Amino acid sequence: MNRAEEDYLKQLYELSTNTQSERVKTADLSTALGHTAQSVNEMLKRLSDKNLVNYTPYHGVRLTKKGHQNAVRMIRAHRLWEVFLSDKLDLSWEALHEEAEKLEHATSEVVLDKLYTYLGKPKTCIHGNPIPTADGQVVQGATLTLAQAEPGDVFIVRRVQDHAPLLTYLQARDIALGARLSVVGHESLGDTLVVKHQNQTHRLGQSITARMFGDIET
Amino acid sequence: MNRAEEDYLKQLYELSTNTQSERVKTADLSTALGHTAQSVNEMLKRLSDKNLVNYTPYHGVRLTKKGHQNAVRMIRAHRLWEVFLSDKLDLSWEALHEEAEKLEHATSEVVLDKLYTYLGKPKTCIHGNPIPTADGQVVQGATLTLAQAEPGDVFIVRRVQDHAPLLTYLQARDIALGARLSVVGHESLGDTLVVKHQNQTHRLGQSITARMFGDIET
DNA sequence: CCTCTTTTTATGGTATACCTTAATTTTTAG
DNA sequence: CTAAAAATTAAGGTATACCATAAAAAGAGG
Repeated sequence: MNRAEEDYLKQLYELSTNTQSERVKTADLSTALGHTAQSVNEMLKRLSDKNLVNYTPYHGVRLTKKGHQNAVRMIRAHRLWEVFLSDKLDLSWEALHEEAEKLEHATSEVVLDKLYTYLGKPKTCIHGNPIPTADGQVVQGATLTLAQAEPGDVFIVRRVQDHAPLLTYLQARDIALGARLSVVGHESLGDTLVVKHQNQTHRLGQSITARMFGDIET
Repeated sequence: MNRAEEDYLKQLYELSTNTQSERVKTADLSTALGHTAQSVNEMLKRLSDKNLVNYTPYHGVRLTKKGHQNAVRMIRAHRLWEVFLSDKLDLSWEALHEEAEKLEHATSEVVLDKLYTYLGKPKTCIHGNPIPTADGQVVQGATLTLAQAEPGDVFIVRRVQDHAPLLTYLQARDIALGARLSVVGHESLGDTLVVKHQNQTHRLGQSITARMFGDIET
Protein backbone atom coordinates (compact mmCIF):
# COMPACT_ATOMS: atom_id res chain seq x y z
CA MET A 1 0.00 0.00 0.00
CA ASN A 2 1.22 3.42 -0.90
CA ARG A 3 0.10 6.98 -0.51
CA ALA A 4 -2.13 7.08 -3.60
CA GLU A 5 -3.92 3.86 -2.78
CA GLU A 6 -4.40 4.87 0.82
CA ASP A 7 -5.91 8.16 -0.28
CA TYR A 8 -8.35 6.41 -2.58
CA LEU A 9 -9.49 4.02 0.12
CA LYS A 10 -9.89 6.80 2.65
CA GLN A 11 -11.84 8.91 0.23
CA LEU A 12 -14.05 5.98 -0.67
CA TYR A 13 -14.75 5.35 2.96
CA GLU A 14 -15.61 8.97 3.58
CA LEU A 15 -17.85 9.27 0.56
CA SER A 16 -19.75 6.14 1.42
CA THR A 17 -20.11 7.26 5.02
CA ASN A 18 -21.27 10.72 4.05
CA THR A 19 -23.78 9.52 1.54
CA GLN A 20 -24.75 6.59 3.74
CA SER A 21 -24.51 4.22 0.82
CA GLU A 22 -22.04 1.44 0.25
CA ARG A 23 -21.61 2.12 -3.41
CA VAL A 24 -19.76 5.22 -4.53
CA LYS A 25 -20.02 6.74 -7.98
CA THR A 26 -16.69 7.10 -9.73
CA ALA A 27 -17.66 10.62 -10.77
CA ASP A 28 -17.95 11.58 -7.09
CA LEU A 29 -14.60 10.00 -6.33
CA SER A 30 -13.14 11.88 -9.23
CA THR A 31 -14.46 15.19 -7.90
CA ALA A 32 -13.43 14.48 -4.33
CA LEU A 33 -9.87 13.56 -5.26
CA GLY A 34 -9.53 16.16 -7.99
CA HIS A 35 -8.45 13.61 -10.59
CA THR A 36 -9.91 12.95 -14.02
CA ALA A 37 -12.44 10.17 -14.55
CA GLN A 38 -9.84 8.38 -16.64
CA SER A 39 -7.26 8.32 -13.86
CA VAL A 40 -9.85 7.21 -11.35
CA ASN A 41 -10.90 4.35 -13.57
CA GLU A 42 -7.34 3.18 -13.98
CA MET A 43 -6.74 3.26 -10.28
CA LEU A 44 -9.97 1.49 -9.46
CA LYS A 45 -8.89 -1.36 -11.70
CA ARG A 46 -5.60 -1.59 -9.82
CA LEU A 47 -7.38 -1.50 -6.47
CA SER A 48 -9.77 -4.13 -7.72
CA ASP A 49 -6.87 -6.38 -8.76
CA LYS A 50 -5.52 -6.06 -5.25
CA ASN A 51 -8.88 -6.96 -3.81
CA LEU A 52 -9.27 -3.67 -2.03
CA VAL A 53 -12.43 -2.63 -3.83
CA ASN A 54 -15.27 -4.22 -5.67
CA TYR A 55 -15.70 -2.35 -8.90
CA THR A 56 -18.62 -3.02 -11.20
CA PRO A 57 -18.32 -0.72 -14.23
CA TYR A 58 -21.32 1.58 -14.60
CA HIS A 59 -22.49 0.69 -11.11
CA GLY A 60 -19.96 2.26 -8.80
CA VAL A 61 -17.32 0.99 -6.38
CA ARG A 62 -17.54 -0.60 -2.95
CA LEU A 63 -14.77 -1.23 -0.47
CA THR A 64 -14.04 -4.89 0.14
CA LYS A 65 -13.47 -6.08 3.69
CA LYS A 66 -9.74 -5.69 3.19
CA GLY A 67 -10.20 -2.24 1.66
CA HIS A 68 -12.48 -1.21 4.47
CA GLN A 69 -9.99 -2.32 7.09
CA ASN A 70 -7.26 -0.29 5.47
CA ALA A 71 -9.47 2.75 5.06
CA VAL A 72 -10.47 2.64 8.69
CA ARG A 73 -6.85 2.32 9.74
CA MET A 74 -6.05 5.49 7.84
CA ILE A 75 -8.96 7.33 9.40
CA ARG A 76 -7.85 6.13 12.80
CA ALA A 77 -4.30 7.30 12.20
CA HIS A 78 -5.53 10.62 10.87
CA ARG A 79 -7.72 11.37 13.86
CA LEU A 80 -5.22 10.18 16.42
CA TRP A 81 -2.56 12.41 14.93
CA GLU A 82 -5.03 15.27 15.03
CA VAL A 83 -5.51 14.71 18.73
CA PHE A 84 -1.76 14.60 19.23
CA LEU A 85 -1.12 17.71 17.17
CA SER A 86 -3.80 19.64 18.98
CA ASP A 87 -3.47 18.37 22.55
CA LYS A 88 0.28 18.01 22.75
CA LEU A 89 1.68 20.36 20.13
CA ASP A 90 -1.06 22.95 20.27
CA LEU A 91 -1.50 23.32 16.53
CA SER A 92 -4.36 25.45 15.24
CA TRP A 93 -7.68 23.81 14.36
CA GLU A 94 -7.24 24.35 10.66
CA ALA A 95 -3.60 23.32 10.44
CA LEU A 96 -4.38 19.94 11.99
CA HIS A 97 -5.92 18.40 8.94
CA GLU A 98 -3.06 19.03 6.56
CA GLU A 99 -0.40 17.80 8.97
CA ALA A 100 -2.35 14.71 9.98
CA GLU A 101 -2.83 14.00 6.31
CA LYS A 102 0.91 13.55 5.93
CA LEU A 103 1.58 11.69 9.16
CA GLU A 104 -1.22 9.16 8.71
CA HIS A 105 0.64 7.57 5.79
CA ALA A 106 3.83 7.19 7.80
CA THR A 107 2.44 5.37 10.80
CA SER A 108 2.85 1.71 11.57
CA GLU A 109 0.43 -0.42 13.53
CA VAL A 110 2.73 -0.43 16.57
CA VAL A 111 3.12 3.33 16.67
CA LEU A 112 -0.61 3.74 16.24
CA ASP A 113 -1.37 1.54 19.22
CA LYS A 114 1.17 3.23 21.42
CA LEU A 115 -0.03 6.65 20.33
CA TYR A 116 -3.58 5.69 21.16
CA THR A 117 -2.62 4.70 24.68
CA TYR A 118 -0.38 7.70 25.11
CA LEU A 119 -3.20 10.07 24.18
CA GLY A 120 -5.49 8.47 26.74
CA LYS A 121 -7.58 6.40 24.36
CA PRO A 122 -9.55 9.31 22.94
CA LYS A 123 -12.98 8.60 21.48
CA THR A 124 -13.17 11.47 19.03
CA CYS A 125 -10.82 13.75 17.15
CA ILE A 126 -10.67 17.49 17.61
CA HIS A 127 -13.46 18.00 15.11
CA GLY A 128 -15.71 15.64 17.01
CA ASN A 129 -15.41 12.71 14.62
CA PRO A 130 -15.19 9.24 16.13
CA ILE A 131 -11.84 7.50 16.28
CA PRO A 132 -12.18 3.91 15.04
CA THR A 133 -10.91 1.31 17.49
CA ALA A 134 -7.89 -0.86 16.70
CA ASP A 135 -10.20 -3.64 15.50
CA GLY A 136 -12.00 -1.30 13.13
CA GLN A 137 -15.18 -0.53 15.04
CA VAL A 138 -16.52 2.97 14.44
CA VAL A 139 -18.99 4.50 16.84
CA GLN A 140 -21.37 6.66 14.86
CA GLY A 141 -21.36 10.29 15.99
CA ALA A 142 -24.15 12.82 15.58
CA THR A 143 -25.92 12.39 12.23
CA LEU A 144 -28.29 15.32 12.31
CA THR A 145 -26.95 18.11 10.09
CA LEU A 146 -27.37 21.81 10.58
CA ALA A 147 -29.07 21.80 7.18
CA GLN A 148 -31.92 19.89 8.76
CA ALA A 149 -32.50 22.46 11.50
CA GLU A 150 -35.60 24.65 11.35
CA PRO A 151 -36.13 28.28 12.30
CA GLY A 152 -36.58 28.49 16.04
CA ASP A 153 -34.24 25.55 16.70
CA VAL A 154 -31.04 25.85 18.66
CA PHE A 155 -28.37 23.71 17.01
CA ILE A 156 -25.47 22.52 19.13
CA VAL A 157 -22.36 21.71 17.11
CA ARG A 158 -21.06 18.25 17.98
CA ARG A 159 -18.86 17.39 15.03
CA VAL A 160 -17.82 18.90 11.72
CA GLN A 161 -16.33 17.29 8.65
CA ASP A 162 -12.58 17.46 8.44
CA HIS A 163 -12.66 19.66 5.38
CA ALA A 164 -10.01 22.37 5.22
CA PRO A 165 -12.08 25.29 3.83
CA LEU A 166 -14.86 24.56 6.30
CA LEU A 167 -12.49 24.55 9.26
CA THR A 168 -10.93 27.82 8.19
CA TYR A 169 -14.37 29.32 7.83
CA LEU A 170 -15.57 28.18 11.21
CA GLN A 171 -12.42 29.10 13.06
CA ALA A 172 -12.53 32.62 11.65
CA ARG A 173 -16.05 32.96 13.07
CA ASP A 174 -15.28 31.36 16.41
CA ILE A 175 -17.68 28.53 15.87
CA ALA A 176 -16.21 25.58 17.70
CA LEU A 177 -17.54 22.29 19.02
CA GLY A 178 -20.29 22.93 21.52
CA ALA A 179 -21.26 26.22 19.88
CA ARG A 180 -24.98 26.99 20.14
CA LEU A 181 -26.44 28.33 16.92
CA SER A 182 -29.91 29.83 16.96
CA VAL A 183 -31.56 29.18 13.63
CA VAL A 184 -33.22 32.40 12.49
CA GLY A 185 -34.51 31.41 9.10
CA HIS A 186 -33.85 30.63 5.47
CA GLU A 187 -32.85 32.82 2.55
CA SER A 188 -32.41 32.42 -1.23
CA LEU A 189 -35.16 29.87 -1.62
CA GLY A 190 -33.75 27.77 1.18
CA ASP A 191 -30.15 27.65 -0.06
CA THR A 192 -28.91 29.71 2.82
CA LEU A 193 -29.50 29.20 6.50
CA VAL A 194 -29.38 32.22 8.76
CA VAL A 195 -28.11 31.56 12.26
CA LYS A 196 -27.14 33.64 15.27
CA HIS A 197 -24.12 32.89 17.41
CA GLN A 198 -22.73 35.14 20.13
CA ASN A 199 -24.57 38.19 18.80
CA GLN A 200 -23.28 37.55 15.28
CA THR A 201 -25.49 36.66 12.36
CA HIS A 202 -24.12 34.19 9.83
CA ARG A 203 -25.50 33.16 6.46
CA LEU A 204 -24.44 29.61 5.79
CA GLY A 205 -24.69 27.76 2.47
CA GLN A 206 -25.28 24.08 2.04
CA SER A 207 -21.62 23.20 1.66
CA ILE A 208 -21.34 24.38 5.24
CA THR A 209 -24.61 23.30 6.84
CA ALA A 210 -24.45 19.79 5.36
CA ARG A 211 -21.01 19.30 6.88
CA MET A 212 -21.93 20.22 10.44
CA PHE A 213 -23.53 17.67 12.73
CA GLY A 214 -25.08 18.04 16.14
CA ASP A 215 -28.15 18.11 18.35
CA ILE A 216 -31.24 20.22 18.14
CA GLU A 217 -32.97 21.90 21.07
CA THR A 218 -36.40 23.27 20.28
CA MET B 1 11.28 17.75 -2.41
CA ASN B 2 10.10 14.20 -2.20
CA ARG B 3 11.00 11.06 -0.35
CA ALA B 4 13.71 9.89 -2.76
CA GLU B 5 15.45 13.24 -2.89
CA GLU B 6 15.31 13.64 0.84
CA ASP B 7 16.85 10.23 1.30
CA TYR B 8 19.70 11.07 -1.03
CA LEU B 9 20.47 14.31 0.75
CA LYS B 10 20.35 12.68 4.15
CA GLN B 11 22.58 9.86 3.04
CA LEU B 12 25.02 12.31 1.52
CA TYR B 13 25.13 14.25 4.74
CA GLU B 14 25.74 11.14 6.78
CA LEU B 15 28.43 9.81 4.50
CA SER B 16 30.29 13.08 4.46
CA THR B 17 30.01 13.39 8.23
CA ASN B 18 31.17 9.84 8.81
CA THR B 19 34.12 10.11 6.50
CA GLN B 20 34.82 13.66 7.60
CA SER B 21 35.16 14.78 4.02
CA GLU B 22 32.93 17.08 2.05
CA ARG B 23 33.08 15.08 -1.12
CA VAL B 24 31.32 11.75 -1.33
CA LYS B 25 32.11 9.05 -3.86
CA THR B 26 29.10 7.99 -5.89
CA ALA B 27 30.07 4.35 -5.34
CA ASP B 28 29.71 4.84 -1.60
CA LEU B 29 26.34 6.50 -2.06
CA SER B 30 25.33 3.64 -4.27
CA THR B 31 26.26 1.10 -1.61
CA ALA B 32 24.67 3.06 1.21
CA LEU B 33 21.36 3.48 -0.60
CA GLY B 34 21.38 0.05 -2.18
CA HIS B 35 20.86 1.41 -5.69
CA THR B 36 22.88 0.80 -8.83
CA ALA B 37 25.57 3.23 -9.90
CA GLN B 38 23.44 4.07 -12.90
CA SER B 39 20.44 5.08 -10.83
CA VAL B 40 22.61 7.11 -8.52
CA ASN B 41 24.12 8.97 -11.43
CA GLU B 42 20.73 9.82 -12.83
CA MET B 43 19.52 11.09 -9.51
CA LEU B 44 22.64 13.12 -8.87
CA LYS B 45 22.06 14.91 -12.15
CA ARG B 46 18.52 15.75 -11.06
CA LEU B 47 19.71 16.95 -7.67
CA SER B 48 22.37 18.99 -9.37
CA ASP B 49 19.78 20.62 -11.63
CA LYS B 50 17.85 21.58 -8.53
CA ASN B 51 20.96 23.04 -6.97
CA LEU B 52 20.92 20.64 -4.07
CA VAL B 53 24.29 19.10 -4.82
CA ASN B 54 27.46 19.97 -6.59
CA TYR B 55 28.35 17.05 -8.80
CA THR B 56 31.64 16.90 -10.64
CA PRO B 57 31.76 13.63 -12.61
CA TYR B 58 34.67 11.43 -11.56
CA HIS B 59 35.28 13.63 -8.53
CA GLY B 60 32.35 12.92 -6.26
CA VAL B 61 29.40 14.92 -4.97
CA ARG B 62 29.10 17.65 -2.39
CA LEU B 63 25.98 19.10 -0.81
CA THR B 64 25.31 22.69 -1.72
CA LYS B 65 24.20 25.10 0.99
CA LYS B 66 20.60 24.45 0.04
CA GLY B 67 21.17 20.70 -0.02
CA HIS B 68 22.90 20.83 3.33
CA GLN B 69 20.05 22.76 4.90
CA ASN B 70 17.56 20.22 3.70
CA ALA B 71 19.69 17.29 4.81
CA VAL B 72 20.08 18.74 8.26
CA ARG B 73 16.35 19.34 8.49
CA MET B 74 15.76 15.66 7.76
CA ILE B 75 18.31 14.60 10.37
CA ARG B 76 16.69 16.94 12.86
CA ALA B 77 13.26 15.50 12.14
CA HIS B 78 14.57 11.97 12.34
CA ARG B 79 16.21 12.42 15.69
CA LEU B 80 13.38 14.38 17.22
CA TRP B 81 10.94 11.68 16.23
CA GLU B 82 13.25 9.13 17.76
CA VAL B 83 13.15 11.00 21.02
CA PHE B 84 9.38 11.18 20.83
CA LEU B 85 8.98 7.52 19.97
CA SER B 86 11.26 6.46 22.77
CA ASP B 87 10.40 8.93 25.53
CA LYS B 88 6.68 9.22 24.95
CA LEU B 89 5.65 6.04 23.18
CA ASP B 90 8.26 3.75 24.70
CA LEU B 91 9.28 2.06 21.47
CA SER B 92 12.25 -0.29 21.52
CA TRP B 93 15.72 1.01 20.69
CA GLU B 94 15.87 -0.84 17.43
CA ALA B 95 12.33 -0.08 16.25
CA LEU B 96 12.95 3.65 16.57
CA HIS B 97 15.02 4.03 13.47
CA GLU B 98 12.57 2.48 11.04
CA GLU B 99 9.60 4.43 12.36
CA ALA B 100 11.44 7.73 12.49
CA GLU B 101 12.56 7.08 8.94
CA LYS B 102 8.95 7.25 7.81
CA LEU B 103 7.82 10.13 9.98
CA GLU B 104 10.73 12.41 9.11
CA HIS B 105 9.42 12.78 5.56
CA ALA B 106 5.96 13.76 6.74
CA THR B 107 6.90 16.59 9.06
CA SER B 108 6.49 20.27 8.37
CA GLU B 109 8.62 23.04 9.78
CA VAL B 110 5.87 24.06 12.19
CA VAL B 111 5.34 20.60 13.59
CA LEU B 112 9.07 20.18 13.97
CA ASP B 113 9.42 23.34 16.02
CA LYS B 114 6.48 22.47 18.23
CA LEU B 115 7.74 18.94 18.68
CA TYR B 116 11.15 20.24 19.67
CA THR B 117 9.66 22.41 22.39
CA TYR B 118 7.27 19.70 23.51
CA LEU B 119 10.13 17.25 23.98
CA GLY B 120 12.03 19.73 26.12
CA LYS B 121 14.53 20.86 23.52
CA PRO B 122 16.62 17.70 23.60
CA LYS B 123 20.27 17.91 22.56
CA THR B 124 20.75 14.36 21.39
CA CYS B 125 18.67 11.48 20.11
CA ILE B 126 18.34 8.15 21.87
CA HIS B 127 21.47 6.86 20.21
CA GLY B 128 23.47 9.81 21.45
CA ASN B 129 23.65 11.67 18.17
CA PRO B 130 23.30 15.44 18.25
CA ILE B 131 20.02 17.02 17.20
CA PRO B 132 20.67 19.92 14.83
CA THR B 133 19.11 23.20 15.92
CA ALA B 134 16.34 24.84 13.92
CA ASP B 135 18.91 27.06 12.18
CA GLY B 136 20.99 24.06 11.15
CA GLN B 137 23.79 24.13 13.71
CA VAL B 138 25.11 20.70 14.65
CA VAL B 139 27.09 20.21 17.82
CA GLN B 140 29.68 17.56 17.16
CA GLY B 141 29.39 14.58 19.51
CA ALA B 142 32.11 12.15 20.48
CA THR B 143 34.41 11.37 17.53
CA LEU B 144 36.66 8.74 19.05
CA THR B 145 35.60 5.30 17.82
CA LEU B 146 35.81 2.03 19.66
CA ALA B 147 38.03 0.86 16.82
CA GLN B 148 40.66 3.28 18.03
CA ALA B 149 40.71 1.90 21.56
CA GLU B 150 43.72 -0.12 22.71
CA PRO B 151 43.98 -3.13 24.98
CA GLY B 152 43.83 -1.95 28.58
CA ASP B 153 41.51 0.96 27.73
CA VAL B 154 38.03 1.30 29.11
CA PHE B 155 35.72 2.63 26.42
CA ILE B 156 32.57 4.44 27.46
CA VAL B 157 29.84 4.37 24.83
CA ARG B 158 28.51 7.87 24.16
CA ARG B 159 26.85 7.54 20.80
CA VAL B 160 26.30 4.91 18.13
CA GLN B 161 25.38 5.25 14.49
CA ASP B 162 21.71 4.92 13.74
CA HIS B 163 22.21 1.75 11.74
CA ALA B 164 19.53 -0.91 12.15
CA PRO B 165 21.69 -4.06 12.26
CA LEU B 166 24.07 -2.42 14.72
CA LEU B 167 21.27 -1.41 17.03
CA THR B 168 19.79 -4.88 16.99
CA TYR B 169 23.19 -6.31 17.75
CA LEU B 170 23.88 -3.99 20.65
CA GLN B 171 20.44 -4.27 22.16
CA ALA B 172 20.67 -8.06 22.15
CA ARG B 173 23.89 -7.76 24.14
CA ASP B 174 22.66 -5.09 26.53
CA ILE B 175 25.20 -2.58 25.39
CA ALA B 176 23.54 0.80 25.77
CA LEU B 177 24.76 4.39 26.01
CA GLY B 178 27.06 4.76 28.98
CA ALA B 179 28.18 1.13 28.83
CA ARG B 180 31.76 0.63 29.93
CA LEU B 181 33.68 -1.75 27.70
CA SER B 182 37.06 -3.05 28.82
CA VAL B 183 39.24 -3.62 25.81
CA VAL B 184 40.95 -6.96 26.20
CA GLY B 185 42.81 -7.25 22.93
CA HIS B 186 42.75 -7.85 19.21
CA GLU B 187 42.15 -10.99 17.16
CA SER B 188 42.30 -12.01 13.49
CA LEU B 189 45.17 -9.74 12.64
CA GLY B 190 43.42 -6.78 14.21
CA ASP B 191 40.08 -7.21 12.45
CA THR B 192 38.32 -8.11 15.66
CA LEU B 193 38.34 -6.27 18.94
CA VAL B 194 37.77 -8.27 22.09
CA VAL B 195 35.98 -6.41 24.86
CA LYS B 196 34.47 -7.29 28.21
CA HIS B 197 31.17 -5.91 29.43
CA GLN B 198 29.29 -7.07 32.49
CA ASN B 199 31.22 -10.35 32.67
CA GLN B 200 30.54 -11.06 29.02
CA THR B 201 33.21 -11.21 26.37
CA HIS B 202 32.34 -9.86 22.93
CA ARG B 203 34.28 -10.09 19.70
CA LEU B 204 33.44 -7.06 17.62
CA GLY B 205 34.27 -6.53 13.95
CA GLN B 206 35.06 -3.22 12.30
CA SER B 207 31.52 -2.65 11.05
CA ILE B 208 30.65 -2.46 14.72
CA THR B 209 33.64 -0.78 16.33
CA ALA B 210 33.84 1.94 13.69
CA ARG B 211 30.22 2.86 14.35
CA MET B 212 30.54 3.32 18.10
CA PHE B 213 31.83 6.56 19.53
CA GLY B 214 32.80 7.51 23.04
CA ASP B 215 35.48 8.33 25.57
CA ILE B 216 38.47 6.35 26.64
CA GLU B 217 39.69 5.90 30.20
CA THR B 218 43.13 4.42 30.50
C1' DC C 1 -37.15 2.74 -28.55
C1' DC C 2 -34.38 6.15 -29.17
C1' DT C 3 -31.75 10.08 -27.88
C1' DC C 4 -28.92 12.22 -24.49
C1' DT C 5 -25.96 12.01 -20.80
C1' DT C 6 -22.83 9.54 -18.16
C1' DT C 7 -19.41 6.23 -17.76
C1' DT C 8 -15.96 3.58 -19.45
C1' DT C 9 -12.32 2.21 -22.61
C1' DA C 10 -8.74 2.99 -25.96
C1' DT C 11 -4.53 5.31 -27.21
C1' DG C 12 -0.84 7.81 -26.45
C1' DG C 13 1.73 11.01 -23.47
C1' DT C 14 4.25 12.89 -19.11
C1' DA C 15 7.32 12.58 -14.91
C1' DT C 16 9.62 10.00 -11.35
C1' DA C 17 12.67 6.62 -9.96
C1' DC C 18 14.23 2.58 -10.32
C1' DC C 19 16.55 -1.40 -13.37
C1' DT C 20 19.99 -4.15 -16.88
C1' DT C 21 23.60 -4.51 -20.22
C1' DA C 22 27.08 -2.57 -22.64
C1' DA C 23 29.98 0.93 -24.21
C1' DT C 24 33.05 4.76 -23.18
C1' DT C 25 35.71 7.83 -20.53
C1' DT C 26 38.66 9.01 -16.79
C1' DT C 27 41.56 8.07 -13.12
C1' DT C 28 45.07 5.58 -10.91
C1' DA C 29 48.76 2.49 -10.08
C1' DG C 30 52.58 0.09 -11.63
C1' DC D 1 53.01 5.55 -20.39
C1' DT D 2 49.85 2.18 -20.29
C1' DA D 3 46.84 -1.32 -18.64
C1' DA D 4 43.54 -2.21 -15.18
C1' DA D 5 40.06 -0.42 -12.31
C1' DA D 6 36.55 2.75 -11.43
C1' DA D 7 33.15 5.94 -12.88
C1' DT D 8 30.13 7.54 -16.16
C1' DT D 9 27.15 7.52 -20.13
C1' DA D 10 24.14 5.36 -23.51
C1' DA D 11 20.13 2.79 -24.71
C1' DG D 12 16.20 0.56 -23.63
C1' DG D 13 13.01 -1.28 -20.02
C1' DT D 14 9.75 -1.48 -15.82
C1' DA D 15 6.10 0.26 -12.58
C1' DT D 16 3.35 3.93 -10.69
C1' DA D 17 0.22 7.46 -11.21
C1' DC D 18 -1.15 11.07 -13.34
C1' DC D 19 -2.84 13.62 -17.93
C1' DA D 20 -5.65 14.68 -22.65
C1' DT D 21 -8.46 13.41 -26.48
C1' DA D 22 -11.60 10.60 -28.60
C1' DA D 23 -14.41 6.62 -29.35
C1' DA D 24 -17.58 3.26 -27.56
C1' DA D 25 -20.79 1.37 -24.39
C1' DA D 26 -24.36 1.53 -21.01
C1' DG D 27 -27.91 3.69 -18.43
C1' DA D 28 -31.82 7.01 -17.91
C1' DG D 29 -35.81 9.66 -19.42
C1' DG D 30 -39.28 10.89 -22.40
